[in-house]
Amino acid sequence: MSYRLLLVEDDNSIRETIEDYLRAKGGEDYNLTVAANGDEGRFLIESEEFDLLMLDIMLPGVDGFSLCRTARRKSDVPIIFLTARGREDDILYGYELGCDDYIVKPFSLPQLFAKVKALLSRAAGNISGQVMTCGEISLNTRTFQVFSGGREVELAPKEYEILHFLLRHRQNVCTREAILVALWGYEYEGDERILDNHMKKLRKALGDAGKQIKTVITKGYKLVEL
Amino acid sequence: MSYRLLLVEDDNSIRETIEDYLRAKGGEDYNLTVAANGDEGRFLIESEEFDLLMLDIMLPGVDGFSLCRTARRKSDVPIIFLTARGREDDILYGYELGCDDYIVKPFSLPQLFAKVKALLSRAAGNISGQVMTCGEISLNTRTFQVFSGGREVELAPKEYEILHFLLRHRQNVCTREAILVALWGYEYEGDERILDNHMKKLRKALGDAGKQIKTVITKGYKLVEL
DNA sequence: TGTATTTGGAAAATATTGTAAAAATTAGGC
DNA sequence: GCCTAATTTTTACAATATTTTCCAAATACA
Repeated sequence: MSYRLLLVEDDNSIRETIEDYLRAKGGEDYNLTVAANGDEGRFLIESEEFDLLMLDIMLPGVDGFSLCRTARRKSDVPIIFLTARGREDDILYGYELGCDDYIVKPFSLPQLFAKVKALLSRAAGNISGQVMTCGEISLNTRTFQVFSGGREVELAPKEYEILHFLLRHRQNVCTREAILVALWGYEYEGDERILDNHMKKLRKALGDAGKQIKTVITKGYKLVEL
Repeated sequence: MSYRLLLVEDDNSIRETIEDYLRAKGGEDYNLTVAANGDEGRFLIESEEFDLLMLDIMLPGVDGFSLCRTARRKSDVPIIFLTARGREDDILYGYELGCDDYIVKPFSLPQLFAKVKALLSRAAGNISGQVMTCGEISLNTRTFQVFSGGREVELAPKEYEILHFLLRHRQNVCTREAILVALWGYEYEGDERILDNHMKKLRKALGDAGKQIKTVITKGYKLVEL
């Protein structure tokens, strides 16, 4: 099975150079999908599963930072920014958004490739399989189906995203802040308690298995196997 | 529980700059050990456990590349090279040896710090020591679980924090004042005796293992193994 | 005996959950 | 396209539950 990589880059020559290099060096091990603009990129990120993203920042349409936020809403996929902007602020902002690495153009292809390999091996454990399970709850990231105690349940979009987040961090306590930042975005200003409400609905929708979501007072929530 | 980082760097000023920055920005969350030469570094890598290594390459004694090999022989610990050598070959060689990232001097401290945080969070699943133990009591800072005599116990937030503090200073006497300052803050104005009450509840919650919290009259409390 | 600590209980402060309705978004029909 | 109906998300507030604090009596210690 090969790694599925996504490259979002509007510069044709860079895109093709990377494509050629990966094909030459990586052969069948890497399956590269490319997008030439942000909108295409977002569509792909939302509809498919990748093992690593390489994102240009300045793009026609949606920019790379937004793509990163979109990706982080649904997964922990490794992300490398790939951009001409070498400004300190941009780089730090990228890390704030949860990127893994940052490479400034013009860059060396062998170095990019080395980073990609290092990150894939580091993330090996979390490569998103199709089905995530915890106790009685399971979630299929491809079909967006959720099963609780063997029965399929219908979740509202936000409920699905929250459950997905909890599954990605199962056993760990997720602070309200962490969930809000991941799902609502860094700059969300609204009521903190909004999450509690969604939790209630999620628990209710999950029925008996809702008990697997434990509240850790003053800390947040965590998903356990019971 | 804090992350244990190791920095091997022979340049005094760089070493101190990083130390100061981490202390200022990371506070108690990062526990930095430093070594000024390769031999010291190797001894530490072989004898202790770290959550992340920052290695200079050109060092008196054993060089950074060798340190990386030594570390990889026994673990998957995240490794960042930190060096003046920006040569392509060196960088690629570093990745060959299994490093995670490479930062060329002179570098920006915020960027280094951002990389450290990103890597630690990426490697979170594999981080070894999240558990603090003393006798029959153990505490997991990732899941916020506390076990006493093999059974999980539920602690109120203040109780958890007090136990966490005692574990961080196990075997040492913790004065009332030290605990109050650490957990309530300098400006706390309330009753001094409040701690006694929390101690009572903590001991009760821990059951038999509550006996491990010793009162040192007129001094404070300490956690022992019995 | 005087000082320090422990204990129990109740009030005060916080945090979480439940309910309901307003606002925003989406989907379908015309 | 535009409007309406249905669903989802957000907001606000009331009801519960939990935790923290305070106080005073009881106990232990030097």
